[in-house]
Amino acid sequence: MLEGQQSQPASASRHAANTSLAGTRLGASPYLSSEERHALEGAALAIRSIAAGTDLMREGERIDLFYIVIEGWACRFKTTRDGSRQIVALLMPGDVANLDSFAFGRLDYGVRSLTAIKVATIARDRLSALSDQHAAIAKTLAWLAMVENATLGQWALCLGRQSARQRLAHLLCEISVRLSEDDAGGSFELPLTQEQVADTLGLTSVHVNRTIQQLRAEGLIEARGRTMSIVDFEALCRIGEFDPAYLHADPTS
Amino acid sequence: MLEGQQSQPASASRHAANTSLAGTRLGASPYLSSEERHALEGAALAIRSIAAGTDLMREGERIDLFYIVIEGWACRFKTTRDGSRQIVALLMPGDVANLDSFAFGRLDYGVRSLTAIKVATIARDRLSALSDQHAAIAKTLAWLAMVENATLGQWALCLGRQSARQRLAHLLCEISVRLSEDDAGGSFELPLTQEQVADTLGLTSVHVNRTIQQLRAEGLIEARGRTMSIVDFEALCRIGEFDPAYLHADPTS
DNA sequence: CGGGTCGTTGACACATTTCAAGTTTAGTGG
DNA sequence: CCACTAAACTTGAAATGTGTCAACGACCCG
Repeated sequence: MLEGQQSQPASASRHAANTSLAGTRLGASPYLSSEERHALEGAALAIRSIAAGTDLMREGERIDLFYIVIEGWACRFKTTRDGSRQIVALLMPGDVANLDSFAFGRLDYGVRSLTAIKVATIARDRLSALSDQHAAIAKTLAWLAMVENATLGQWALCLGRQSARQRLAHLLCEISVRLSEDDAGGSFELPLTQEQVADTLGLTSVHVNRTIQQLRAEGLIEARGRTMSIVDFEALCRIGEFDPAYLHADPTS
Repeated sequence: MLEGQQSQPASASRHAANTSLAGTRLGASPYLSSEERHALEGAALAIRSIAAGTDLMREGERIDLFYIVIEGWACRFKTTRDGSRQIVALLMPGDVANLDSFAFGRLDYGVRSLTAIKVATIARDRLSALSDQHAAIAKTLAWLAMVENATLGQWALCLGRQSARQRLAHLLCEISVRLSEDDAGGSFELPLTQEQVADTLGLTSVHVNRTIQQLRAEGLIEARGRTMSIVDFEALCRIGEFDPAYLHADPTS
């Protein structure tokens, strides 16, 4: 299981592999010339491995590095005074954990690894400088922020106006699509506990459990251990009113 | 009442006043030199007046203008198949209605005026070209997107994890602060119907009504007609767990 | 004066939460 | 490899916040 792995010592070489941003959203920007892509690569620092369940950043903290998830899952979350948690973003390979550190000094969310992860980092001032020199890099950051916005807007619709069943169906569809750009609907490792799913959907873990079982009973999904199989992707989409357009996965839309 | 006003003929001069972006978020960017600010001003087209309750843009539409609210209120919203609506942003003077038209061809939300409004517009390709020439303009767009993101994240927390009472308190605090940067807590015109408040908070208009009355009975607010008075701002903040930091109203944070 | 939108109220239904107990699973150390 | 432990999942019963339905009143505008 992914959770079991321990973090490797945070040694690693001073210079990251040239290709560390290859599979990344940053690297996938439609705005970048190869020169600019290269400049970004050059700014990336050593890749670090981090154990599951580690707090990478805490709400209110000042952060001077961008973290880019290379492997594994993490999440952004916010908490209320009474301690309940709302996950506001699932960070999967390619995602930037704290994009808005570009604009803000303090984080208004925490970031935690959900599995063991590997992250690349870029110094804040380094990226800031690069975005001054290359408009395309600044445009890329704007684009990334807007993609996040679109996703968050969709989540707001789910949270505000959909039933538990719909939200769960929607989340499973989203994850499935984000994991496998082309052929959604297969089976995949879902490294979220039911409580974390609940924190994503604004529900209780108890209710998530019941809702999962409902979908399971209807033959729409199969869940054994950490493995989630989507049996009837079409039906799930219909239930969750899922339309992948909002993910803006295709940089050329 | 604001709603009553009819839209002036969409005449207006070809060239907007030089200062059309002055009170605007775009104009308030911390990144812009006066030259760049000037370039943006030059790109702004005539200011148009639009009646209350007008759909400016529809979900899925392609838009080649940015709309910037100069006066009045509008909202971004998404709808579910069964017709229920979730407002995902309240657009007040200074806000850009469709920022992500910068990155995406199709809108995944609609925009509707809530009162009679005045908007400035900027051609999409014009802004795109400007952001190619001036990294600071691209940075400004990134910054704007990140501010929207922060707000939406806070809304997600409210929608997912707070009670009706908390959400309402939070919304009133947010509006109060956004309207009067410095001295929040006075009284202001709230041009939202209870149904629109409900669509913002992910509730029913009936329940919003009851919740308002509850706050009213506790002496925290007074609401007569369209006028909303916040009697005990401190208490409202405490109830709604409102901390204005997430609004990032101060460009220098 | 009349019609429509918006606000208000009551009774009731129901989705989701809460609380509390099991059971299973996964990870740890002997 | 097994025993032990903690975390995760499961289940039931009861409480409750919010939704639904339906009616009525107030106000505004034409």
